[in-house]
Amino acid sequence: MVSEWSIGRLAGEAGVNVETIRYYQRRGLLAEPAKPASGHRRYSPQLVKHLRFIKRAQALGFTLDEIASLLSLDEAQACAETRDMAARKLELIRSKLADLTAMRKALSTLMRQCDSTGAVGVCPLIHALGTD
Amino acid sequence: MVSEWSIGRLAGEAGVNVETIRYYQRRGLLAEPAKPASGHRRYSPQLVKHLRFIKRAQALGFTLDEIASLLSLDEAQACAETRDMAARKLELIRSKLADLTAMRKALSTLMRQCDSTGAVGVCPLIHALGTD
DNA sequence: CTAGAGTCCGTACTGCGGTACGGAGTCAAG
DNA sequence: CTTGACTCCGTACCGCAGTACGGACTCTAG
Repeated sequence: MVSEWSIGRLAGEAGVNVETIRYYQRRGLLAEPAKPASGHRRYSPQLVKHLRFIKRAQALGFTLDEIASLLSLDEAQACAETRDMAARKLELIRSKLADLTAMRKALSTLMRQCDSTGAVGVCPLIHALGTD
Repeated sequence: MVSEWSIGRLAGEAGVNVETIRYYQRRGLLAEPAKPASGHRRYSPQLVKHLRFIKRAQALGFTLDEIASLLSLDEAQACAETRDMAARKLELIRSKLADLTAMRKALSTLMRQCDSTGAVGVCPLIHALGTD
């Protein structure tokens, strides 16, 4: 009922593992509250937002290192640089999309070859991978 | 000048690292030629094709374990099962494409918000990640 | 014949993002 | 006041696909 949570509570509310929180602290993504002489640390409910921020940024394709930068850019109020990071990430996503699209095309072409030949013995799909 | 190559030559011709070949042998993706009593193994130039097969399959998104299956399906002449594997992989690729597309959309929306506000202080991009 | 390049082999390390483990200490409900 | 759950902390391990390392050996060109 206190306004400060245990690490387990925070983890539960944020939907992450306790170990993940400790890991983020080690990585410098999350401040570690001072430890009360002898006892357990208490966490502000605010930190749930912080954790969700991390999770959303991850969902957008940022690595934890990048998210750490993002967070420090936020503190430094450096919007332009943040935008640059986002732009670079967007380019990366676009290029991954291109790669995957090529993969999809190649694979579905191979499968169509597979379907069109009533192949006995030699699989056209395997064959196509083996020659070229 | 012999028709059998050293591991280094094979690696060079196939464009992979010597260590990669040894790694594939350990993984069972590549047969290891018998070792001549005391001396260095010799490799058939044919194996270049084998390595290229592996590399092409990787480029299509197959893991090394899956490629091992692919290879054994080839030997077993099991075209239908190969086609099934390809179909499953294709589905996976499609779903990754959907994820990436969503990421691209979300990120470019955020960037547009960033551009439209002459933001001073609070970065709309960071802000959008932090709330919601 | 000899120097230097290449091979052999086992093991350890890389990056990424965590998860698991184990022993000791601490907190809270009954 | 006890007991069981939780926390603390360091370290080890996961998957994936390799790469790196190091000592001993062997091959080959000059």
